[in-house]
Amino acid sequence: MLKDFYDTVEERGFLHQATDSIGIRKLLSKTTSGYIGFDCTSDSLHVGSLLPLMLLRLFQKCGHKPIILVGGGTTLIGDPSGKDETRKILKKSDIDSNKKKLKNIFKKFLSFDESKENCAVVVDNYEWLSKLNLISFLRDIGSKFSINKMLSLESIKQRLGREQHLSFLEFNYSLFQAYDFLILNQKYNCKIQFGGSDQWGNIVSGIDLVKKEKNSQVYGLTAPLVTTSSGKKMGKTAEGAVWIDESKFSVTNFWQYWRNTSDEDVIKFLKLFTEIEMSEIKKFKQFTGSELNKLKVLLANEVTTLCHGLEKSKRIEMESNNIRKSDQIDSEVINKCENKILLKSEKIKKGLTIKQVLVDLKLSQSNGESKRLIQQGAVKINQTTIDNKDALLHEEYLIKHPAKKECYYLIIFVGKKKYGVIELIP
RNA sequence: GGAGGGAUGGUAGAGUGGUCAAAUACAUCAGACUGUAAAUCUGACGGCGUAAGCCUACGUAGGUUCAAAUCCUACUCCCUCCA
Repeated sequence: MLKDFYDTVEERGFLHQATDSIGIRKLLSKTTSGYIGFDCTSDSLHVGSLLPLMLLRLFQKCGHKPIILVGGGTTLIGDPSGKDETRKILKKSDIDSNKKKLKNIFKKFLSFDESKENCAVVVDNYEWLSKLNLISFLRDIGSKFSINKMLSLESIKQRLGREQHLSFLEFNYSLFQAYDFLILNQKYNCKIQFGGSDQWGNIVSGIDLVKKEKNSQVYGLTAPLVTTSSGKKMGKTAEGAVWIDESKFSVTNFWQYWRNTSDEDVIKFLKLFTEIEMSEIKKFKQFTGSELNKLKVLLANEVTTLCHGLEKSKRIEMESNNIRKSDQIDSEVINKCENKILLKSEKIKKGLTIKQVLVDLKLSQSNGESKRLIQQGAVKINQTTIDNKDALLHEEYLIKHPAKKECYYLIIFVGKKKYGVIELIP
């Protein structure tokens, strides 16, 4: 029943480094358990964290038991890996509330059904890290670590090499992460740790520690740091991170984010972020030119469905087709458009400028920006381009709603991708 | 603890008394071309205002001056070297 996890990982592009591929294959031939750590510096995850989640999901689907370690304890310290600057240290109360919210996201990706043997578990390293006693920790664990070796860790080396500040606190991070692995190994018989490629050093430290302490062999596997073809980290837009949490990043924009994937990335992303069979994906390689758009829609649909559900995904796909192509907009689109304001007709009669409406619909940040957009010909109402920056919103723009009687609306566009709906209330 | 260096717009980084809403680059946004891609070209890129103009902004707080990102004082934070 167990599908081969390792092969799939390799084939789909999740593999960056593994400590011992033969050993891991052997380990995975039976049900086992593995973990990934997430810090809780934020109350949501962004698209960058999607990769480890997909990896764990796959792990569970292959019959293994996934453990999510939230870094309630380590977040109090801050991991220096992959960062140039010291991380902010958070308050305990913030960490706790973040932790709760994160759990809700994990539920979308993993099964927590306790009747099954391989149900996912979430553990918090605060549980054991907070109880540590410095002297005994240093004696038991600290003695197993070599400063010489730690100094050669890439994460540390970089910071030192660039003559950047590295506090003793942060320096200890890898000890804690190693200790986590040890504890998880003891408590859950956890045998393998996953992580991003920047976690390699920490993972290896953990493996060493488990070996020294318990004389048992555990493994590590890292996933590549996914960048877009333009070389940026996944999941960042100019406005900030692409969050999975709906309240921080609208589903429409989420869908659009994937829809706008560049040509070179589509196949890669389909492999990593969807569960479309590899046999299918292989066929996609023949797609060229504008055909690739079909794949981008597929990608957007799949990822959005996974993160936000089928219903929303479908709705947004329809919305985007509909709005782009026809004058006759489907009533569903108008009803469910996320970016909509309701207006009374008196308000329009009083004279409402279009630039103000753009701000109200969050299509623009300020009046000044609205003016610029209009001057550059970016603003359209229904099908008409607005060319006067001081133009008022006329009643003539209103279109009769196709389904609802006595209901009028208009759609206002900024550029090709952003839009909002105004609906008249009688 | 001592000595020195630094903090400028989303980032990097010029500017060292008025011509500075602050060069330049990158990022961003829009337009053209296209396929809601990439590349390229064009334009915009603090807020308010139809505009003239006004307001807010160069770490924080004061001061000097007709005038301060620029000079002075104190403070905060960061970095380097020495201990």
